[in-house]
Amino acid sequence: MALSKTYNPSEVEGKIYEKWEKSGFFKGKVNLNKKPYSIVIPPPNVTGMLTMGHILNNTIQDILIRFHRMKGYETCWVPGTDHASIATEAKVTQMLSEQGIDKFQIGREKFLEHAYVWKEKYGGIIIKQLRSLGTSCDWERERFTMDEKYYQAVVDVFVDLYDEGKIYKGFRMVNWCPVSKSAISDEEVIFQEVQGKLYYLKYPVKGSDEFITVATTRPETMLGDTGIAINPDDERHKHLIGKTVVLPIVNREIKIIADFHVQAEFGTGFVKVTPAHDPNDYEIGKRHNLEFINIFNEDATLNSNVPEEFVGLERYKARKLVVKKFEELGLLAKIEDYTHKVGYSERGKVPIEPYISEQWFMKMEELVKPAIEAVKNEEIHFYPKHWEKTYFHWMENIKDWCISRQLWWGHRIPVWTCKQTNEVKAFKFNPNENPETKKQGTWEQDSDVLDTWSSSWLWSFAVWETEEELKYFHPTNALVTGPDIIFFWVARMIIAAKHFHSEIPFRDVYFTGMILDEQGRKMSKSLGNSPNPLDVIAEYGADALRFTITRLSPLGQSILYSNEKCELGRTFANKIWNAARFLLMQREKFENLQSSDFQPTKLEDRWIFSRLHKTISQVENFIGEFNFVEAVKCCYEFIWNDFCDWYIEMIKSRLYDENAGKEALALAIEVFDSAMKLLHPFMPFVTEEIWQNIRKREETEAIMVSEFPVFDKNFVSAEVENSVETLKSVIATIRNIRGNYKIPPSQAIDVILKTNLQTLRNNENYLKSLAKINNLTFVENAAKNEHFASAFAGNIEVLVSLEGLIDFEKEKEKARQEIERLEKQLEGVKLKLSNEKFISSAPENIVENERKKLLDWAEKIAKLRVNL
RNA sequence: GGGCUUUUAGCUCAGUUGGUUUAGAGCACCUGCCUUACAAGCAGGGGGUCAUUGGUUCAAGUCCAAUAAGGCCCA
Repeated sequence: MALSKTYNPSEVEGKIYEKWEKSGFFKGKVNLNKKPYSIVIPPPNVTGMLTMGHILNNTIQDILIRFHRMKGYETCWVPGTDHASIATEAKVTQMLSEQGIDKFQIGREKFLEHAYVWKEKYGGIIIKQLRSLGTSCDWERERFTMDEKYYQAVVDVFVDLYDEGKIYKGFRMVNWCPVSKSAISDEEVIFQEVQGKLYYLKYPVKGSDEFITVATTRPETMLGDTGIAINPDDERHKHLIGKTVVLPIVNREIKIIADFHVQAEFGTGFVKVTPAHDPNDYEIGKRHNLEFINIFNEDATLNSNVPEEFVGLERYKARKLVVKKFEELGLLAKIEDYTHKVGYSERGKVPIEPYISEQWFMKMEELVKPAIEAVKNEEIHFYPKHWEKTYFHWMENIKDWCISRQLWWGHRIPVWTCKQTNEVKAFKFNPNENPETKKQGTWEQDSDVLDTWSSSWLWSFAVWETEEELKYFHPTNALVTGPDIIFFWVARMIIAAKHFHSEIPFRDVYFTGMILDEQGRKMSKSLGNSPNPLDVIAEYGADALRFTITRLSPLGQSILYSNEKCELGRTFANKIWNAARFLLMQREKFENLQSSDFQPTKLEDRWIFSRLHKTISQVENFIGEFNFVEAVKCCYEFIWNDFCDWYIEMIKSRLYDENAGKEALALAIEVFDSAMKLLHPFMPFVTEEIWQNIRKREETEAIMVSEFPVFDKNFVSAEVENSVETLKSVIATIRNIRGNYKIPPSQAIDVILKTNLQTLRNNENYLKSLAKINNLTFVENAAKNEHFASAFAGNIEVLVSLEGLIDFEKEKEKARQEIERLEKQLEGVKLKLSNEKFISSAPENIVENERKKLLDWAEKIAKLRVNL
């Protein structure tokens, strides 16, 4: 079969993926004869599109899954999406409003109908996109957090926790997103630095002509002020404690109180207290029994608790008006530029509003304990390990979790109130459809839905089909995700699995780095610096992208990515392709080629087998350590440097001989076959395509379900590797001289080697072919004359006859410089060896090595002197 | 303010428990090659006071301390 000169991934990838999927290779099922290896995908938002982050994340998962599948594990990788309550609701709401439909007018039921239609139509695109990356998920298991079964699991868990007393409802200050008009959790608030202003407002003290000045970034909240606080130790203002000020514009009298929370040194020393709209002020307000005046509506416009002219204003318009009023009243002391952090709603992209409302909370204090323990006692390992500290810090300072959202898309809170009896109860079923509960009356369900994360925290165990499967595949083996969701998801999954199953959800957690653009900036839509992975795959191929991203992502560090870097992977795929092409072209010359007929006995064969088995062991170890960069580097170096650059070149002369050729080619194919398997988890497509062609295969065979190469230490030989290293270094030295004197590769040269090394004498055929030597002579001693260029490979002097090309003085000068350099180094070694403490405390082999240096260098200096 | 993390070649990064002649790789750069698998290639080459300072040690890119600069997270 004729292969094209360059590798064309688009011709190969789709066809191969289809074959894999048809063959059922992705399926995982309970098989008690095999050890299980399972991964659950971090479910992307059902609304989401594939990003480079997903590429990184899923490439690593696929490497783990493919590797373990080839190692003989029963693998199962469960894909799926989460319903992304806020994001999806926002999208559907927007879509409806574009059609002129108002969500509140059509009501909950109708809205959900639209939402489901939308989800069926546009949702889960990302899951389809993932296939083009070559991911070997068990697609038949695709899960969605609102699947009927999963929904029920979420409800069941809620009811159990509710009955345990771990869930309660209460009025609290929460982070309010005025866009989604819902509470969000602390973790969904993103703090961003903004260039704001610090406004200094003057409030008149009642019964005096004194003013106090407060500094605030949010002047509009003064409409809800109910107190002024100072530090009780603040000598300057102590006399004012207990007095009142008259709140301008509003004309409300508010008290000056003392609270330790206030820092006397900061600002003016006075702090305005708005208990209903600031978390700190909320605490102060509670401590001092201040009035809580809510001045905002759900959309952060001002409500009727403020003076007439402000009612209905949007918060930033209100700010302007407040400032204007203060200015008119002569109460605006000054405005300063001020850089500070503002909490933004992760979904709504607007500043959140601290807002008091009735919400559902989960008591976390007890729940986290087993989860902390699981990481402390190393049941669960984090890679990199340092994330444990972040985990512990969050877990040990955990606050109750606000789990209710004022939305419709999601799991509706299963707490019901009986209209007749006012009884409040959580049900795992609809009490209006149950004969027992129906008797009591009509039940009305709570209108809120649950936080998305309080459904996806069950992911590790709620995705399995049967109890048997759960038992077999759970705990899962590895979780691969970004550290940005360590609290949202990783920690909570550990809590959930521990609490509901007394089991860890996974054994290893691999935190990927973040993908940044080439300038180290986060990828974002607004910057337009986030490439579409599908375009990258179309241009470079999925293998190239996978290879590149793996090669660029050291554990836990961010990756500076650009599409051009995929050339790294593309050239590698092409290199492999051409090596395969070469082997296939050679194979046409031989009939009935059977690799099993041959064992490696010749030096280069023994060498490549030694290198292969070393590589097998390294790749396996590195994958075991989650060190994918090193694993993929080993494959790359073995294939490119050892196999292509040296081995193929070494066997070329044999390949042209009908008898010797068969052996060489059979062994080369054998090695290449194994190399393809080694690389398969990283670059699945090109390796499959080559593997299918390099030997005769049965219809049912595929590299992805073949056995991973087995390390055999009997093939590893240091002696063989050293011999080849010596050969390589002599060849490199000769090539170096060629380079220096610009001798074209086509021109044969005469070479004298001053050595009696048997290895070199035995293998002079390689020297001759790889360095293009005409006459090769071995001598032990011979002074070089002015027609020779000289260089050293280690301590072996290489003389190349270059009559008429040599500048003898220049050669001499080079030798003198080399002698000088060596003598300097020799000094250092001598000093070391004359140091008593070094001799006595350094390990034997290190001292030995220094002695060897001494001898080697002295010898080399002597040889160089001869040439002067 | 607290925590984590990074600083090695022009760029992006390796460099295990301190010890192997001259600290490695890819990209970029320079030179020579269309050598029959591969120009997405081959061969060769230049380029680094390992952020700074101090300490421990026979020995420090590696360990410790401080400093500086960048990044991330939390408050």
